Amino acid sequence: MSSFAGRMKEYPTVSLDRFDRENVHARAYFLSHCHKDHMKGLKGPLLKRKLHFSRTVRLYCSFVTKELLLSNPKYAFWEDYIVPLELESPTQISLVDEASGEKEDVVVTLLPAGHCPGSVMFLFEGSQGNVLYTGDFRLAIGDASRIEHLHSGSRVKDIQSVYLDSTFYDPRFYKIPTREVCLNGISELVGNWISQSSYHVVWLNCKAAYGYEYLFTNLGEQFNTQIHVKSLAMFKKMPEILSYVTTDRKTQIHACRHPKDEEFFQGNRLPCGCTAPDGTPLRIISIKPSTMWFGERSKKTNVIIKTGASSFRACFSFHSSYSEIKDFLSYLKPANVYPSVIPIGQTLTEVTQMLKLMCRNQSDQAAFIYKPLGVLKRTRVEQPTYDSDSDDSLFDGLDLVPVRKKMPLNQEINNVKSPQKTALPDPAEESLQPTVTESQTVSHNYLDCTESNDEEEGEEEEEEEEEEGQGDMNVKNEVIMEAVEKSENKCPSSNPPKWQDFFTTEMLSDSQNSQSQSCCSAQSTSPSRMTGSQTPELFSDEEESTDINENFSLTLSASLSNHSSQNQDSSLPDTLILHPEQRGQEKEDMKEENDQPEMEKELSESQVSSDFDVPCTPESQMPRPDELAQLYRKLASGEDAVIRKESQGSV
DNA sequence: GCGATCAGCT
DNA sequence: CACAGCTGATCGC
Repeated sequence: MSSFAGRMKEYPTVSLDRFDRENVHARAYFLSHCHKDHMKGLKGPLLKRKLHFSRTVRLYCSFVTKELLLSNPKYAFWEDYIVPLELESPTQISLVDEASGEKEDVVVTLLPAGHCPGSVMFLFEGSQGNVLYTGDFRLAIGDASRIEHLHSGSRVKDIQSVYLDSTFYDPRFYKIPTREVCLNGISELVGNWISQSSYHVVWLNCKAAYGYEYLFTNLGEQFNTQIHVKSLAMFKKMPEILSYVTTDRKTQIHACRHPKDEEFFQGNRLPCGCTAPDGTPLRIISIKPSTMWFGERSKKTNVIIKTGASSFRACFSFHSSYSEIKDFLSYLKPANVYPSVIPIGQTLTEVTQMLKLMCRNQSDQAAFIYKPLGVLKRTRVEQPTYDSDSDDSLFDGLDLVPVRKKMPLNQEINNVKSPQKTALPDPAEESLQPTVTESQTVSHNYLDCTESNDEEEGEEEEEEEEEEGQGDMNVKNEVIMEAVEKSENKCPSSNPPKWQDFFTTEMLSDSQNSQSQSCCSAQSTSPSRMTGSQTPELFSDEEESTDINENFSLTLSASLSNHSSQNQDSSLPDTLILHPEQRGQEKEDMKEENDQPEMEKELSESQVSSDFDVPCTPESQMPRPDELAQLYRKLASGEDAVIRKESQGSV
């Protein structure tokens, strides 16, 4: 949870993500995203009165955040005072002291943060230097280099301070599987469950927060269904989310809530009370998205863990891991960094000291030297990407429409001047090449949703539960095993980048480490997979060569992560661990298909990512060693080594 | 009665 | 998995 007090040293007359105490005196407010811990004081009566008498104080946020905020009546009074800003559009804002008339101008740019729908980072540029407030973020390794507005020309901007989401800035959280890997794992589990019969349903035990929407949209897309949720109100102006959620309980995927939902689930009931029409008990599994992390020397990428007869935890993170934060900061090399979260057991000083190691050092302060590699990465031609404005035709027949076109949210924004449109190329010059992949289609209209009431089914089922559970799991294991076997080359979805617009992550991926990108990067799993562990000798690789059946039996992870509970989990007798990405046999297969067996030797540090084999960027080709050498020569000599793509009619 | 804060829970 | 946010108890205004 953020402990940021709301104000930045450089621009103390604005308040961000805090609206109580001293912040009531701010000249302007900024809301990075619509999570309650960033909205403290936002419905305060003091603030309400202040707004009423103010002519200049406004709340700045993204369009999506505005919608989410105003969908809660408690914040409805903000309606006349919110100024939604477009992403990546530098906007000048006058900070006026209404008492004295004193004025200061800053230029603010909203940058996609990948944390939840509408989440942004704020880049401030003004007389006190460039300052980046990250809010909460999940950016993949390499993403910073793809954010246009963190660059000036082809160089990284001189950032005075970064106010950083340090939630996972702790070496224990060294790696968190990428969004794409996690999604694939969940997809496999869901798909193989609900395809068994119409009585097999999944309950996504999501906490009540924005941030799971991309899970819903991807599962909805892949299985041609909708996800049952409690309310659609907040999404009423977001058609790309709206089309994948429903309040109709006749669906096999539920993300509904009930105050006693855990109890319900124990009694084999969904939180919404949905039952099958003929009285047949539903076969429910719960999948609880949870953050799973892996230490630096941990080898596994298990993204699904079985925690009970019908319960699973699935890896899911809203925040960047340690290594992602490290990558982000060491790329930007700010002069100062201020963590927003201090892990338990650490002090602000300790955390700041650690972070400072990634900031520029004293000699750099004097003359900040730009490294040849610290240049803005443009999209590579081999990377299918997403053009938010120009590629509608690509989606013809796929019912895929770029979000920007559909979103009424992005339309009117003229309240503020935009004096400083940067001369940088428009980020929308990228395009998405949708690939139609086979996806399971599961019909979903067989469930009866007459008001179930709790006593009907639950009680008498109790006795049977254990046996049933066992039987289910046998089936389940087989199914999942198949899933794992298939997982290598199978792409879960051919989605358009719907979710990431709501996540406001519009950066473009050119690395297999980048998962915050569109689902288009989930189209296929390239055979040019990375492998390799930094410390293979530390692990028993037995399980990698064992039959997959054994993989499902139990205890697989003996990681040396110093995070003990993770390993405890792994040793639970009924722990089931999926290995969607890594299995020795598959690696062998990969190598054969690939015909590029020794490629990992050529990889950069960030690519090697020893603990995690993440899917390669679709359609990408590993450069051959000679090509790579050529590339390095170019980079060393300062040449642009990136293959640029022709602009496709960007605006 | 309302808001702030905290413990407990998930 | 430690995120995010609910519920309920307590306290002060």
